[in-house]
Amino acid sequence: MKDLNRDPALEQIEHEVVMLLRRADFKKTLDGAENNLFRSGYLILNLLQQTSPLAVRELADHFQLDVSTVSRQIKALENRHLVERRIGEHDGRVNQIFITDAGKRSVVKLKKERLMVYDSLLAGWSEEEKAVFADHLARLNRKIESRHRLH
Amino acid sequence: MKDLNRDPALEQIEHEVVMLLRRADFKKTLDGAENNLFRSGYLILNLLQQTSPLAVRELADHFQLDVSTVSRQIKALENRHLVERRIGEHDGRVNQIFITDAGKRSVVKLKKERLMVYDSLLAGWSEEEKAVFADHLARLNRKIESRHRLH
DNA sequence: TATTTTAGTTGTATAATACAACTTGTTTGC
DNA sequence: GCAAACAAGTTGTATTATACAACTAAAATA
Repeated sequence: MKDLNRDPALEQIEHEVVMLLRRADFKKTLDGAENNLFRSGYLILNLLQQTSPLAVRELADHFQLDVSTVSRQIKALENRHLVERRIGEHDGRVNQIFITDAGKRSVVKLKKERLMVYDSLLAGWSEEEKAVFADHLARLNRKIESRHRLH
Repeated sequence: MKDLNRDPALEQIEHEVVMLLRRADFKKTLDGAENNLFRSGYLILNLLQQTSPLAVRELADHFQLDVSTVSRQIKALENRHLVERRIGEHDGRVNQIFITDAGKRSVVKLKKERLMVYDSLLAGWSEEEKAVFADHLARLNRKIESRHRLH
């Protein structure tokens, strides 16, 4: 086996990723100042804006989350009238989740805010650099997702 | 103002970062399978391994966390005998936090495990790509940190 | 039809975090 | 030199995100 302690880039990636992850809990910095939608809700609405309706199960599969987690997140969005649910016509167990107009407006607004934050965080980066970074992040995420899929 | 919706790289970065952040709560994938040390404890021990002792306040400043947060994290590490605290000699308010030998062994072991995870996640990446990615992550993190510093 | 499978909810637990209230020391200012 | 102000930490409380287990209800299957 290769000596992992002799790969400074790898070490730095490990360190920087864990530091970045820590920011996840740090709402004010990365989630936008005045938003009233959190990470989970944002991601769900974002997906529902593209494809709606989706069942709770489908959302959970898409994000590789436990159904119970998504169930609660949907409940929170529903309480705020950002999504609606209807019982599946052909299957009474299924809850079809629809994004509401208010939900669409919310997600558009929040996305705009978030893009402004990122634009300012990445001020000074060339388009080339941003494209490369986006690609690297995507590669890492897809790999993490594929690992997760194998339990 | 530039039209942010016309910058696909920026949009992708925004999306991939939020997706990656979500993994933060997903311990099994990124924190290593059999570890018994979580993100917060790992980062603290890692720092203490380099410079020890540090006061609770100093740790909080370093990580830009609330002192109460660090106080609890230290308590957890102390319960597991990975750190020790001594009252400051010149200032009875200060708690000097020392990493123990067990703490050092733990962090070395966990770091090795984590590097193996990252090595496998980044299998197929060239050294050049890893170096560029590390640099990009570091730039983003430093920028996030500097924003945070301005409250 | 009886059994099994599937969709979703609810109970419980954990990790990480912030803010506010509090205690205990240390400085400072008169 | 003492009272007031300040600083370091801890503890109480709340929030977000999550998983796993136990449960209910509906559908599929045998």
